[in-house]
Amino acid sequence: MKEQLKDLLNKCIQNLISKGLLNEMPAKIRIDHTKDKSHGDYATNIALMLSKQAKTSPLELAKIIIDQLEETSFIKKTEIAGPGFINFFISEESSISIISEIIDQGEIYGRSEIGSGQSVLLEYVSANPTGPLHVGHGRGAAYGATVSNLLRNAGFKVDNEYYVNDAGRQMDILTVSIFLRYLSLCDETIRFPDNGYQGQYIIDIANDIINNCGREFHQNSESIFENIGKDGSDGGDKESHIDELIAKSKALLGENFKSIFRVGIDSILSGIKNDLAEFGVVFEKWFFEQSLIDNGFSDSCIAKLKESNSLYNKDGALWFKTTSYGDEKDRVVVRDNGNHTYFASDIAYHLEKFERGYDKIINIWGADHHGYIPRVKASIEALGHNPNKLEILLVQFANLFRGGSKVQMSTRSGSFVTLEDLRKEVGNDAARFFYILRKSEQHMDFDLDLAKSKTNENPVYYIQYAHARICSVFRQVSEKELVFDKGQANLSLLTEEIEKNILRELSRYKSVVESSAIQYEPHQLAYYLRDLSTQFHSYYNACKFIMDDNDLTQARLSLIHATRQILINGLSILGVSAPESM
RNA sequence: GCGCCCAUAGCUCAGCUGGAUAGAGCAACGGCCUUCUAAGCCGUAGGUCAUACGUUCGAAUCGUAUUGGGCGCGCCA
Repeated sequence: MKEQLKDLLNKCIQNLISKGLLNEMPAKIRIDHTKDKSHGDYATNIALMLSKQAKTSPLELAKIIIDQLEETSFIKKTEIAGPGFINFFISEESSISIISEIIDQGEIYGRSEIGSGQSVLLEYVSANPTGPLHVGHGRGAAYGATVSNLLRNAGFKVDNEYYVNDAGRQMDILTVSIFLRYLSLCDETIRFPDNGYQGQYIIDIANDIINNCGREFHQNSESIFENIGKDGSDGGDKESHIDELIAKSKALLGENFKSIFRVGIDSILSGIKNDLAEFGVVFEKWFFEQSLIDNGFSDSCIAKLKESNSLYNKDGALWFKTTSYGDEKDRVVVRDNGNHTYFASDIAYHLEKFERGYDKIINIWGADHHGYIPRVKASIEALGHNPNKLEILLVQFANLFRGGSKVQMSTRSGSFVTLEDLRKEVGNDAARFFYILRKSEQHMDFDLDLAKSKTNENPVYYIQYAHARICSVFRQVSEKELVFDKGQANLSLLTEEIEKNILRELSRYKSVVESSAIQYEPHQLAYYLRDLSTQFHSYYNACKFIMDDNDLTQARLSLIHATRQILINGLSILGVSAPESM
């Protein structure tokens, strides 16, 4: 419908151009669904946009445009309003046709080809595999998965990817943490380091090792802590304390250090995978940082940067001149101890992504990483790729609220709320929905009590309830041995005000889903579904659907059947279920 | 100190990339179940869009400044 209007206006403007009244086409003709139905169904600001170049008042120009418009059957009337808007009123037959369109296309309805098959690499979550996912990761997961669904719905070919930081010091700290917990379980007296991973999950992993391998990795407490400096809380330096423990453990364990690491990361990663899968978040690919090192990609990447004269030595370290590409300061890629920085791996990873040939590369990051953007874009440019092909979407943290007060969390002490806890407490549907209900770059207060409540306060249930109610009506239909004759109804019987409102709402779905996708804003769809549900609930309370008048019954059933389809399609994009009864 | 993000009803937030009289939900108040699920509906009240200038036919939306909040500024990841 919108497209038809657009074509019509396009023709009209071309006509005016050829008559010399206008000299050029505006960059974009804007046709919107009206906010207020007294303004018709669609409105355009075209006369306002063009009045300057036409050298007439917007009102005059609007009149000229309307006179010039071709006659069509789908427009009932046009009018000029306000400062020069042109309002279009769609004919009844046309606005009703949306119902059969939806019913015919079913779950396909609303898909579009605006992505025209472009390939997209979407990377998100990518939490370090040092522990279970917490509620902050949950927001990135829900957001990423929904953006992925939206893009696919819009005709993009999307690959979801999780980048696993399985290399570097953090992994050594993880391994030592497990090892020390293991020794504790072997009845050794261990002073657990300040910088170790404190969580219970570490002890669980250590326990698994005991169960599977017994005391195979056992070492005396004395041999571990021999010649190790004091820990931070004992007046020493906690960083060098843990580094010395790492070195000592590696020396004592030899190859077994790797075995413990393997058990640890496998356990944590499979936990993460499980967690995400239960949350409806599925990745096509898990990309391991270590693979970039093993296959030499990381090294060759640094060599390439050297060739492009982007690197220099200072203070024993190797620096990347990111300031040449707009960064605030230069960054180290290889430390004076010879180790690559996290940044070095990331340069390699992004280069690798670009070389895979995607049309679009999207990263979803926690907003606290925003300062990192310029240096990553710098590296892409230095390596000869177009940094604009990479889009970085930022997600703000979520604060949990329970009983009106903020739930305190701290990663270091291990007292964080895990994603799994949250899912168990409020359910996957509510969690998915609440996470995307807010604009991603907006700080979010996640109200646990609200998400859990099974009342009208909770928008998830509100929408699901609308769907369940429609299903219930159709159960009544079959119990009464009536037949719903899809597509045979006389839809012109839908004359109630509320029915027209629902038709208007249904006709918006396509553009909402498209705009939601293009702008990476799932909340638009969530709000739409709530609005549609509101309309339906009003309808439910105002009108009977099953009546003696079979013709009217059929017409109304058609309308709510289409409504149900839209609820299903929309909820499925959001990753929320549409239960048939509640 | 520098950079990025944010400020809209008592609370939590939308506001469709500059459009028509700024909207929801919750909380408050008043109504609606012998009727397809009351996890629902109908109504009332609630605002100087942080503040001040500016850009133009037109600003919550764009620009500048100020105030107030979040985050970032490691040879950490």
